[in-house]
Amino acid sequence: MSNKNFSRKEQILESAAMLFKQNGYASSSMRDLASLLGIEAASLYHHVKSKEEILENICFALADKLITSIAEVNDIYFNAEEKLRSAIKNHIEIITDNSNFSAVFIHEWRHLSEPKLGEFKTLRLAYENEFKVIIQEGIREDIFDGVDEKFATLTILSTLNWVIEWFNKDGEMTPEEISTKLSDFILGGLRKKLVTDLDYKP
Amino acid sequence: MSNKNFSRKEQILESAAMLFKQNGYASSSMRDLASLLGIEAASLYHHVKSKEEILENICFALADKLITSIAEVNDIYFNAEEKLRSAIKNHIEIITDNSNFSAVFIHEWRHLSEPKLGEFKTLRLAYENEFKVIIQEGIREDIFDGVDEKFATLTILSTLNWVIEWFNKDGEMTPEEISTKLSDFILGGLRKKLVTDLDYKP
DNA sequence: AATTTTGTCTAACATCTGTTAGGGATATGA
DNA sequence: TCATATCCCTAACAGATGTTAGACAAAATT
Repeated sequence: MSNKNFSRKEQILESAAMLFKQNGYASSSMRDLASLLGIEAASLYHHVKSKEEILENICFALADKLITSIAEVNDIYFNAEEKLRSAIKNHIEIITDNSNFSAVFIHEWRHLSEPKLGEFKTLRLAYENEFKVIIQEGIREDIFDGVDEKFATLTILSTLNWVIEWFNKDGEMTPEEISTKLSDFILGGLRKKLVTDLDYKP
Repeated sequence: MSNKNFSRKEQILESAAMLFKQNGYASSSMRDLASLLGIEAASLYHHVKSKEEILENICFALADKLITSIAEVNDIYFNAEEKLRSAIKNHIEIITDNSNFSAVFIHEWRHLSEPKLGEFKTLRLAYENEFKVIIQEGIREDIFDGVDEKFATLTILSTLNWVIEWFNKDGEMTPEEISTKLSDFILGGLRKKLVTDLDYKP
């Protein structure tokens, strides 16, 4: 596979992600995608094996990025709060940096069929687990409340993933600002805190 | 429209919601829906005008329930924290009680076409606004942190809506328990609190 | 008993779907 | 210069899609 071919495939994946984000996977036809690229539908099959292969490539590309990123966070030693803040920051960075891919990763994965569907779920579970480990560590270090770990993990991730619903590269907030706000919210909650709070950082 | 007709239509909507939740609106065919009801696809058109009318009915039914519910909360006087807890409780009650309809309401509304799409967005915005008013009240009463109101509102709603992703009527947690956990999490955050916290309730 | 209404059926339509076959042009490498 | 690989094309397929027309039986109403 030559360089040119590879970059053409990347173009296809990027256009597909944009299309799938906007209309959903099932409502996006290969003809729609082709016309977005200025070619005929049949020509797509020179670069991809099937429509589903496109979905697979998008979903797994993002899964890989997220898993690589959180493995790094967990490797470096920080206390749990710092780890959580890093994990949140990385997550937000990745999904805002790849907003089309992420939207597909988050919403369209269920259109995968077996065996890829199973593999995908495994990867996603692995990622969630790395997050859960951080929460558990925080509880062990006694800096997090003894909340239901699984519940907390999934609540946090759903909050993070919601960002792609409204994020706009030209919008008011930078990914960095979003991460900080979300971290503060997740750690501190809505209720007003006294300055005597344990570890309270404004 | 007779009683029997009406109840048949309700059956159709309920089956459709189940189907749309499982496969998505675009991937669910009228023939799929019909066979779920034990009839032929053409027979559906005696009860509904089109496939999209089904989607409309589902989306707007849930929008109405939510809006009615939060209007009641805002009418009765409570302090902001109580109001927020009530709003959260009602929201969770409604979406767990109508889990198929809610899933469609949350995920499939974008397949509506104009003008219904616009009307739907208006209703949803109205609901979000009622939530925002509660947050603003809490800030005015100085019991909530002076967070970005819009940001906080949408973060909270995304957290609540995520519940339909995993909620199961026969599962471990009751809607009541879910509401409490979520309220605590949203208000108090993850970080451990000292008992000297303002208004801290365990 | 006669008539209308209701709910379903079969048959068919036009259009859209993912995908394949095979051909032709351009660029690459020997 | 010749052979090969790359990229796109047209044409077509088989099946699925939402929807309509019209017929028929059962039920409700008169």
